[in-house]
Amino acid sequence: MLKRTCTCGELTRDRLGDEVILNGWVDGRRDHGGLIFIDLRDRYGLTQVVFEPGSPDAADLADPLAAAHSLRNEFVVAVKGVVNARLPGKENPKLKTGAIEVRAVEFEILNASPTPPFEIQGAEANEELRLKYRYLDLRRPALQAVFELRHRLTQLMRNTMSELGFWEVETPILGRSTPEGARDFLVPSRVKSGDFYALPQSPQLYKQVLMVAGFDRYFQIARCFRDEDLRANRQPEFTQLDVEMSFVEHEDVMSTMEILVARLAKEFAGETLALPLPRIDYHDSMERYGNDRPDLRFGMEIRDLADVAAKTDFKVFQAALAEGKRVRGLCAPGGGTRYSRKDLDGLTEFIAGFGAKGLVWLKVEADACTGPTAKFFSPEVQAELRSKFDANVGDLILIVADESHVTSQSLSNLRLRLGLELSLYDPKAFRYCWVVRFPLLAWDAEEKRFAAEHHPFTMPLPEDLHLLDTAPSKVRAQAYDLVVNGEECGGGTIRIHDPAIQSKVFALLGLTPEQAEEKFGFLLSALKNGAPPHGGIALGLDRLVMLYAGLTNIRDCIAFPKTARGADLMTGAPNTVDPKQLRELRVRVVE
RNA sequence: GGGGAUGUAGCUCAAUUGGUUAGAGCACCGGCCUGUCACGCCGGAGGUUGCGGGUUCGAGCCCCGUCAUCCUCGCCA
Repeated sequence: MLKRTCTCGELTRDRLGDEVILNGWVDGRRDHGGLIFIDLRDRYGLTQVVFEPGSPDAADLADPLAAAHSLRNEFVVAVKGVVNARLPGKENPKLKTGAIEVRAVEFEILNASPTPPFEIQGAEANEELRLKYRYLDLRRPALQAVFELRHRLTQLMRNTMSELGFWEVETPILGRSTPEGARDFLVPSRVKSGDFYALPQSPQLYKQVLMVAGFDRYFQIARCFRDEDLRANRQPEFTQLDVEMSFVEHEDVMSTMEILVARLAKEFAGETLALPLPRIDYHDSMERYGNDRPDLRFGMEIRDLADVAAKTDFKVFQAALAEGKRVRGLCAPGGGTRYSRKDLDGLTEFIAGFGAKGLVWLKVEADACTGPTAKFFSPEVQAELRSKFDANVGDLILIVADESHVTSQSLSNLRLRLGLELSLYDPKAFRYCWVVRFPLLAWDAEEKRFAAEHHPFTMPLPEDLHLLDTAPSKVRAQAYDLVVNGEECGGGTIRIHDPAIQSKVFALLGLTPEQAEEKFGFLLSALKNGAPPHGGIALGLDRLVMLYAGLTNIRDCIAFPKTARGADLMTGAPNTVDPKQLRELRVRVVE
């Protein structure tokens, strides 16, 4: 074959007169009858090739037009030719190689291709088709740019961690199923039939063992598996930068990771971060933003309105307060003029999806607030409400009265929707923060016991240790989440290395010492054998790529992603297997 | 498991209240064209309206079921 001497993205006027060979895909053909242009594409760019009979360069090509005429989009070809300057005024400023063209001397079709099911050059294509023909989809320059970014981001992580003294260590993919957390993907053992491996939800326990082993600083670009339902930002297998450090407290982990985050911000957002990044208490985040992953690109914070509500004649508010529920709201700048009655009905319906039974709205107008319930608010109460939000004429005050978690859920989602609809932020901006001091435990009403908010080895805050015995639900953890633009991009904790504290936590989780031993025996044993104080974090690599690439969907930054039902449309996985395979594994499919 | 949206030509979409032979742009095929780069011009081919049933004189449109994709609640230590 004619092997390439250069790529389709590199030729400029510096190479005029050179004979070169290009390899690539036909990106387009412009057939003028007596003169044919072919755009040749590879990962590096696009180069125009000209087939012109009678040109002195084409002397060796018997019938250049017939040759070029037979080419179709996505054919793989090799072209030998001479680098020529384009005719004056015919340069294409949109291309890196737009000043030159290659006059074909010789060419070879390396592979033909049928008409693609969608246009590689076009922007639009049904995602189902794109996933089925992923090799064509991934040929598109926009997708290739994402994967170049992903590569650079991964390299920056590796290099930074290495530079900071971390060792990259691989941990098993076939591991042990452990309770708590997400549903495991299970792999049947053939040798020990009836038993199963589990794919790691994260390398959590292994990395703690590495700390006991004295590795001191560990990282891994780790694949993790969780058998839970998918979302726009969630895949059943995903990649984390997994990190663990010895002899540290939570501030050490955060400040170390901030070095990396600052480099990411510099490289991929062109921004110099002010360190340390803001820390927000979990409790504050829930109060002000209604969730534990605040989007700090805009304000419009949620306010508690219990005191104002108490002064209204509105029975819904009075009843809610009497029942110990909460009244909270937010003020959308310009929302009063922007939203019609019908839009507001839409917002009410929107929050109904989060369990809210109603939405009280008040448009702030020059002399008074208006709305169906405005009559319950005296002028004094209206004034108090306006001042609480620093509301201006044209704003929209939205209030929800309900159980605390319902007000949080509905208002946080309302806030995000309004922020987008009212263009309250620059979609290209990045805002980072740490959410800290999470509760250690969450009450599981169904199971009537506490469940670990993060995982069962999370260390309480020192000042809350005494509450383990008296008020476990009030104990806060040495846990921290990295949040970027309202997206949870990482989370970690300091681990318990004191057996006494660990026993107490297990007891709160409803685990007897025997059960704990059975489920986590290897880790407990390791922790007893000279475990250093340690802690770590994992960053969601896919999500970071998604954010920096400006994507709203995690599938677009994973080479071979799965659909919402966990299917790989290209390979057809998951699929049925040969009964012989099942027999070997002693696995039977139950109808 | 629940809720919502979508499914019409290879692709992206249209098709009035249920009413003639289901259209357009792009792509594709053929012809013409020596400076295009979203080439242009002329012509052509291309449809199980996701699938199955039903209502109706008549269904792309209405009803029931089903499948797939997307968003979402639950779930995701």
